Amino acid sequence: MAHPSFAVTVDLVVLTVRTDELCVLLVRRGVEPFAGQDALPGGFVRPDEDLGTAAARELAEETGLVVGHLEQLASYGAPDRDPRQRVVTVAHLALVPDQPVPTAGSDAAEARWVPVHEARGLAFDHDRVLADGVERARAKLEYTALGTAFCPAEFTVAQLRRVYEVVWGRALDPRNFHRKVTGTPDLLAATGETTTRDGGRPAQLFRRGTADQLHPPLLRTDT
Amino acid sequence: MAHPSFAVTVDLVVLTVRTDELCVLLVRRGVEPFAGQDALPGGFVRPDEDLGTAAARELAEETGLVVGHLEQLASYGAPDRDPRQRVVTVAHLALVPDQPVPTAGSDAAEARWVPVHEARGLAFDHDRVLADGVERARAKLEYTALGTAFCPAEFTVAQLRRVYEVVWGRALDPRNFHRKVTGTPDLLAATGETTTRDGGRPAQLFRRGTADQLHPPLLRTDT
DNA sequence: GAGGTTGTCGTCAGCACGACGATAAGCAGC
DNA sequence: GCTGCTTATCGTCGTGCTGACGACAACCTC
Repeated sequence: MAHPSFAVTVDLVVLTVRTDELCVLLVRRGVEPFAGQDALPGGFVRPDEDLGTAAARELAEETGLVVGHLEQLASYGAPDRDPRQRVVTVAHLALVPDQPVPTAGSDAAEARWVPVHEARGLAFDHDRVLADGVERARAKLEYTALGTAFCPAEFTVAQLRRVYEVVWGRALDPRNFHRKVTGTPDLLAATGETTTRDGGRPAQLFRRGTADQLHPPLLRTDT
Repeated sequence: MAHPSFAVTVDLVVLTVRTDELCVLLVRRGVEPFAGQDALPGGFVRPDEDLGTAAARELAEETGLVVGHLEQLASYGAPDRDPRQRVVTVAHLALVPDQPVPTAGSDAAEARWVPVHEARGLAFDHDRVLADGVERARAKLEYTALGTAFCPAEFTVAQLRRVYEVVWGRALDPRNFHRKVTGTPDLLAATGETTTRDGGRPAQLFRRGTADQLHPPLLRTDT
């Protein structure tokens, strides 16, 4: 039985929080189609690798970033999404701590961080993929401990709070947030160290704890 | 540029609640590989159709069921998941009200309802796909109004409650559940009609409302 | 030391929830 | 009709989490 033949790619929505903005990693396309336009990083799945493996490989090859969290997002396969041939892409969502994009060894055009609200007019259906990824990230922060994926190995409660504020675009009360995250068992692990960053009282440093679910969730009210 | 060629299929996790059990729709495979074993319904994506379109088409062709809700679940593409060739499947999750499987016109072997806890040893990686689908359904019922997707067009609060009890495997207090669902704006729309089913006081009949999110969610405590 | 900035602890009212009592409205049996 | 049973619906009460906000602690600069 002969079945239609597809090309399968993985595309990556790589998000981070830097300079008080939610940013996505984009690459400039050098070849047709959509040459000169921005696109999400990605590439073809190899004949002998799994989808998740391909996503991790592309992330390492194209960006070299330290990754905080990687999960499958969704698949997109509209018949005309690639003018060359029938392509189904399996989009993945990666949350990474703030870090500069390594310039060396990238096999694509230079990658760079772009605030998500400025990332419009992407190649293929990547506008839609990006929107879905951002939406997924916003939703998951409500009921999981994934905010820590945006933070470095050691971080303060204020850094974690700023992540939530940036992702949700909403100010949070520092005292209530502190009570919530420190009150959830195994969410954070104190290191005993403290940090002074800009003038205030030194803050405790934490690592990620073993808990990955938040019960009850954060941000339940609309206002 | 020549890229590896994949076959792309859609597989369907079709769930319903019947006889106080969460059931999944399975078909008996008639051809190799895995001939004689049970599998999720599904089929190849056609050259000119979208993934969601393919899922809806397969659902209609293979089962003819009335569908309450259909969404993409996840994609699976382990290199050895199909011994014949490289196949990537885009699994979809369908929630449908309780109804018998139409026997006529099915182009696959006869489909039937099987309680999910009895559905083991499926073909391909369908054990995993089914587990992911059930998990997704359980999670989504917490914070969306998707429980109504398991109910017929008109239903009582008790029917909806039984859906939640079966999916979660946990008894719910009828009075608190009633307060919750009737207190959420636009979740249910009263028809004004009542039904007598088995001896008790007649219950009000409702239709699905316009709200699809539950804020705050149900079932927040662990016990 | 004064003033500013940031981190952390406490208090309090409001609201949603779980537990559960009470009433309403049908049916079966006598 | 009345009793008993079943199911639906309304109310009440205590508890726990939340948002708003006051207070204090511990660093900085001047």
